[in-house]
Amino acid sequence: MKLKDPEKVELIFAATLRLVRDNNLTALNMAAIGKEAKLGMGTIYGYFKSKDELINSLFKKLKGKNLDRIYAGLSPDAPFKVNMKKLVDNYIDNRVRYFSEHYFVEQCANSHFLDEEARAINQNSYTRLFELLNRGKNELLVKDIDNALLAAHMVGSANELVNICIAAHRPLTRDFLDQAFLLCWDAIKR
Amino acid sequence: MKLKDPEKVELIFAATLRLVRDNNLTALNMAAIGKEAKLGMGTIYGYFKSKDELINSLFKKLKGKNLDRIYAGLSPDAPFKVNMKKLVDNYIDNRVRYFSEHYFVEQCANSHFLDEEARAINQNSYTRLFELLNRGKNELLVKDIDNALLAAHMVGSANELVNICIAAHRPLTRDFLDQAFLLCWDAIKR
DNA sequence: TTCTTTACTGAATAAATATTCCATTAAATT
DNA sequence: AATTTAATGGAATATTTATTCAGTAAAGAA
Repeated sequence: MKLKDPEKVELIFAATLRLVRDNNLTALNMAAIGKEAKLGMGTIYGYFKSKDELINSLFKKLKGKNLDRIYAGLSPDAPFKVNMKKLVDNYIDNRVRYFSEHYFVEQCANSHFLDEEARAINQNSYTRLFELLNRGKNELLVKDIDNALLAAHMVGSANELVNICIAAHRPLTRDFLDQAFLLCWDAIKR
Repeated sequence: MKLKDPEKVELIFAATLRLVRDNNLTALNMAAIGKEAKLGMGTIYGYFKSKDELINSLFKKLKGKNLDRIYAGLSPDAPFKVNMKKLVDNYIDNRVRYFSEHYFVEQCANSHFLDEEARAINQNSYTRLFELLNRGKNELLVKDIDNALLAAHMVGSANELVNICIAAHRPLTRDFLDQAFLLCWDAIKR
């Protein structure tokens, strides 16, 4: 007998990401996914039981993958500021490099598609950043301001910086990353 | 004869804003708007020729209104930092006070609904901020970094701060506004 | 008050889109 | 090579949602 092809899921995911990048989540439909992935619509339903499940499944996969990448290379032994620079670099670089993934995640977060579990995952994404900020406060390097505020400032700023970068087809230079970090660091430093 | 009631448009707009605030733009439909506004579906088509026109029309109205409010009370005679504080205060206060309006605008910007004109309006919203930042640079108060980067940092940060504020049902205190401005000012100041 | 005109309603229709179904195809097993 | 089993494609169907339309109600004019 023929076995389900594990690569097809990736094909479907990749097609979905391209479609959302080019036409927004609001315009996504199953016929388009089938066409883009060069698969029959029925095939998609062999891998996902509904459009909602497909979207949630991709969302959860991306959310985990992206979080891992963002915190890669941080070390408790390195000085706080070095870790912070690494984090901001990772964050911006990842967001540009995997733009369509982040764009999809963002669109999902603002949609009615996500289930309870996906929403919970989305909430927890700040946990590791809060831990890092606490260390900065212990070392008297970071302003004594609520972590939620500090994190919002960093993340909001970085996201918008990347959006501009993408919209203007501006390549991601070392200079850009350094300037972005300068803004971020001056903001949060005590 | 009976005359078209100009208040109905406002009724429809208000219903749309409530629905999008509670259920996202992705779930918005004409039947729901009719029900929420206590109007027949056909009535809505007396005021707008399609769902798309309704959305674009509301988007354009809000975009102009919100921009005016944000720059209200700024004066070329006041010191740069005072204007900047006023701007950030206005921006955050407005975003919290008229959250459903901003939320709608944001969801539209990430949808396939907007027409050419609406997209153009959305682009120009940074113009006045750029002028203000140029003044800050002339007075050697602001870092010599591309306006687009500075603006992205300010706006992105402020938006995310407000989102947190709303999500946590945190009231908008003077303290919060001062801390938000402190982060913002330290970031951009030379 | 009656007539005329236009707005209003919401059920009926059209259009878009999700999901199912089955004939066909392809891989594994014998 | 024949048989079996499951995956595949895409037309057919179901569902959802936008739009229209015919009957009704309301406001102004005569």
